[in-house]
Amino acid sequence: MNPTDSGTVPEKLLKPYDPASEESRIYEKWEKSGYFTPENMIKDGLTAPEAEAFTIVLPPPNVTGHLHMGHAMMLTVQDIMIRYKRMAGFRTLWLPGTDHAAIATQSKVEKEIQKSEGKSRHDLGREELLKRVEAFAQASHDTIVNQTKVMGASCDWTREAFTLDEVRTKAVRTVFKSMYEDGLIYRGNRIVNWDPKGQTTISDDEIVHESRKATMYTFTYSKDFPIAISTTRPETKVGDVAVAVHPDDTRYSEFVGKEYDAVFCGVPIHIKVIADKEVEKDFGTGALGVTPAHSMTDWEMADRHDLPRVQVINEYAKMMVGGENLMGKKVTDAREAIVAWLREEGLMQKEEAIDQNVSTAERTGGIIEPLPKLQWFIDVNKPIAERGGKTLKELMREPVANSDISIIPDYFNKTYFHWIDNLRDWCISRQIWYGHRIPVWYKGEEIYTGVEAPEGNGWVQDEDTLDTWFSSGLWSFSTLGWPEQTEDLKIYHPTTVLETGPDILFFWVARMILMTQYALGTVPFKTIYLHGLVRDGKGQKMSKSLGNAMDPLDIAAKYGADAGRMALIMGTAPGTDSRISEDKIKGQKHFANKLWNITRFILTATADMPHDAVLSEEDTIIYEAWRTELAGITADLDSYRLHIASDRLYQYIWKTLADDILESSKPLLASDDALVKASRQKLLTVLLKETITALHPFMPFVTESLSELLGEEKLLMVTPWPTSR
RNA sequence: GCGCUCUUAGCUCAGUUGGUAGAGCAGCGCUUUUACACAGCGAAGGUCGGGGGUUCGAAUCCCUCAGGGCGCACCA
Repeated sequence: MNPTDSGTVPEKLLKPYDPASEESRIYEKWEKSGYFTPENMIKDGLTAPEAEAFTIVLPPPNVTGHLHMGHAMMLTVQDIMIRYKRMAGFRTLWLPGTDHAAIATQSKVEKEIQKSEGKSRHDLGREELLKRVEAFAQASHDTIVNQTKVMGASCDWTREAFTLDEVRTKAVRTVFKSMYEDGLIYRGNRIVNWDPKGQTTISDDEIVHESRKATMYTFTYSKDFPIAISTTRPETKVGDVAVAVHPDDTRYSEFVGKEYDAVFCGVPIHIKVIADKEVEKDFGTGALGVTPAHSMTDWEMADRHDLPRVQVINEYAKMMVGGENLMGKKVTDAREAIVAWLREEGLMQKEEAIDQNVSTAERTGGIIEPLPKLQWFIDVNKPIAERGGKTLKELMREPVANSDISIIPDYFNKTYFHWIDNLRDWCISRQIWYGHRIPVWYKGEEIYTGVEAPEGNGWVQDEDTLDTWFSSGLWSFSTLGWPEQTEDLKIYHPTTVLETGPDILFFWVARMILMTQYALGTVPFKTIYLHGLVRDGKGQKMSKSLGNAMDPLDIAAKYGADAGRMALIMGTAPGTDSRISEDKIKGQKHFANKLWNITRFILTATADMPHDAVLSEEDTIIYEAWRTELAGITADLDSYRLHIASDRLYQYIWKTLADDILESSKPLLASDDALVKASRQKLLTVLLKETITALHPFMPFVTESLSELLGEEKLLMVTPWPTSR
């Protein structure tokens, strides 16, 4: 036997595997089949009509550019789950879409316009800016969809959704109206996180704490004032209304309740000494200057002690009180002016360098200025009658606590609870233009909220837009057509798995639980699978600025999407960060080639296999060993241990099948005993077929190509999973 | 400060419920009349971060120490 010149082997197989020439053709074939749509599977008898649903709604990538390796990880994990379940007979839906990502997208476009045209959003105006942002979003969307297809993702494109399209807008407005009527959404003048750079409020979760060097100043307001206070922000002290000490602090107890007038750097202030248990005796002087308008803690303290709230800093982080030395100055300049004044007056007692955490805005990097503003909030502590008197906080906590939702890996439960327990009301209004406009209209004293604009003249819609996570929070059900009671909603909701990164556990996952529990009274999904961060070969975070970012498109072009997928998934446990290097991907390209050569060998060796070939006793043992391994792999897949399942397949195919079975087959195939030879031919044929079938969810392209070369007419993608026969 | 997590072969990491350790890559030796050099065969390499405990038995469970990573946080 000389396999290389056998006429039975397709030309293509005689050369090394070339993913570039196969992958796009294969994807088109899948897409054309229509089988990404579960209803088509049922129509053609490939899925039973009564089959259990398996649903994943794709975490919608932001339309801010293109996909990176983190997205590639997400797509790989989900596609493996989806392809496996589709083959295993489930009514499998993977619903794709994109996110308008309000603030991220707008600030990106604003930056580009500023750079290329030197214009701000206010120069362009709301309408023109929105036009530009929408054009950018469309282009991004197209790039993203293309990249997703290159990765092999078997999404049902007929159901594609966008967080800002018509159906989703209706869902957003419906939920808003309902929450407003339930008193869960309220408009209030409260202290918020103001980003002076982005000129908008942001939520607590959009704050990033940065460690900086700062100076802690210790001083008194005036010569007559009896208590010294410490602060890193002397400029806010012109807005002080009280000094708070701990109730048990005997050093100051004689002053509690007394009130003082002072002129602080030219600004008259009135200070009341109060006792509050939030004050730490051991910090600084043990006395805290209370600035209700510019500190979250102090705002709450003002609630407790009925203190006035004097705003002294405006939206541009500039002073709004004082004489020439302060009025209109930036806060940093005002700080210097006040420090100078304190020294001059001999009021300064101590200046020491400290490390301090500064709150900055995640998107713009602006230093957060806490300000009192009239904004929209979601009340997380108000009992909801229709939900058994439970609060949103409770509705978010319960399903995870009682395992209606399980998180993989499960130690994230603790992180989740920790976040919920510290949760405050969610500020949902933003002063940006791109996004869902708040569905509230005003006319004089009248206020209207609804899905459609009110009838009649004189109504003016709220200028603000909603936090982008408000619409993302509805994603599990808005994508299925809610608020209409659609068939899709009945069949596919609650969805089965939510697969995403732990970085958006609070931003998004928790909000989805909140919104779904509120609007539908169910969980949005049963399992949360969290993947880790994809780092480069040296363990650094991939980023454009570091120049170490990999483009999934480049990887696919160079090594094949299959190789990229396997490299991402093999050995990467859920929740843990992974490192990916070109070497690792190259290794998987070699694996694809290995499959190619295994197939060449087997095709050639079995060309003259008799139709009535049966497995000998010895070969049955080998086959049963594979079936045992396959059962283990199937169990791993069912428990979402994809990293183990892929590793086992890799090992079985390369070590057991190629190195052991193929090698030991060579003498048997040359045997004079026709039964021995036929048995071995049968064994090889069956093992090849079943291993590439089992590998298909992981490496869909090369396995589908090989299936073609084996003469299969049916798509491997819709071939039943080998254990289900 | 509170919480979570990690520390396993030179490097990167697996290791489902406790049963005395595995892979990939790198490296070493050999192999080029071979399905595949994008390969094969072989050898080598770890007291599973330190210490203590529970157990017949611990990489795995508990305590503690050391060092990384992450999350949360109103230390003014």
